[in-house]
Amino acid sequence: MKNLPADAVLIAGPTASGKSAAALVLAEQIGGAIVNADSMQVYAEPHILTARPWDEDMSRVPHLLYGHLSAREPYSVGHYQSDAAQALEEVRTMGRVPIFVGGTGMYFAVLTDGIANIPGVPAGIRGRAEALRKEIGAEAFHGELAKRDPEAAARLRTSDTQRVLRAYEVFEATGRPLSYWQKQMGKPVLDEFRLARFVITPPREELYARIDARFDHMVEQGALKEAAALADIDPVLPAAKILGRRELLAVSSGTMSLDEAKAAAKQATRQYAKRQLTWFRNRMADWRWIDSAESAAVLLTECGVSRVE
RNA sequence: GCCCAGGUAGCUCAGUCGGUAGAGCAGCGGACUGAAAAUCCGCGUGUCGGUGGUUCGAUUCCGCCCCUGGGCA
Repeated sequence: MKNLPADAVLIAGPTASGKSAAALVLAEQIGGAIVNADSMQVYAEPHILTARPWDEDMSRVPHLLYGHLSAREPYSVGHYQSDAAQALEEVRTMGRVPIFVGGTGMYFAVLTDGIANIPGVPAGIRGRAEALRKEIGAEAFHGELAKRDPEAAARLRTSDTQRVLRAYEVFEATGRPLSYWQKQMGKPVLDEFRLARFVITPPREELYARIDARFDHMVEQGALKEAAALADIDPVLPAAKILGRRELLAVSSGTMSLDEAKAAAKQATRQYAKRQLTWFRNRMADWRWIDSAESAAVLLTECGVSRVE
């Protein structure tokens, strides 16, 4: 650990790339603690569907921010920022090396680049904004945003529902345009850290095969039941977007056959992996890219572990 | 064996009153500042089943053949 060339390790990778397993090997060798950087693995109830590590692996090395909150709670990058900062403190206290592992590009951005410091938006505001948008239409709603925050409006397409809504909300809640807030960048969570940064992925074709196989396995493990347990959560919650949940619920309600649901869920997951790779390729171009097949080995050498016990 | 309907992009199909063709989905590329496993943007050359014929020119018309689905025997 003394010769470790970094204060923290970052391991990004698309879903089903095998990054967690590789990270575990590294953590054991360098006395690390694994910190989650995945937006869905923070939830407790879904376990199979999010491919969250099981106790067997979690007990080998400290794991933080995994399943630490309910899927019925709202969560966002902002929460992640403070959670990650706190987790970092804990890892320091343990005297271990923090190893951030995950597939959420924006969470890594918070770690390495920071995020604007924007006051929280009170609960009711989004609902009202959505209602208004529905009532007057996307075009007019975008016009409303333009009146308040011309800069954001110029940058956002009318069709980009989520961002237009967000910009509108922020103005309503704070009285200042989102574009104003976004100029006040906060400090990165890992400011001043010496980082060892990796992107782990197999070749595309293999990745897709892994995704397909893994979903079949999820179903065998009881993913249907897990989806059913999350059937009634508020559709606006992030956890409602867990891949495969909607498809498997359709099986329970009889609107889809299991085969159809599996095919649809696999496809959605492959599309997600593609989006992840687009982010990584363009925002993490200078990270060390490793093929999954040799990920553990390369991780170890890069982190100064010359001999594996 | 006969009759009918089809064979057009990876899939489902549209279309060309003869001047070599276009949608959706898939796929690929890109964006990405508090829902990010989200949200949004861009990209469509394919022996128009095969082969002869008519024609200046055929995927489009005609003949024959092959394949698929349905019907009749």
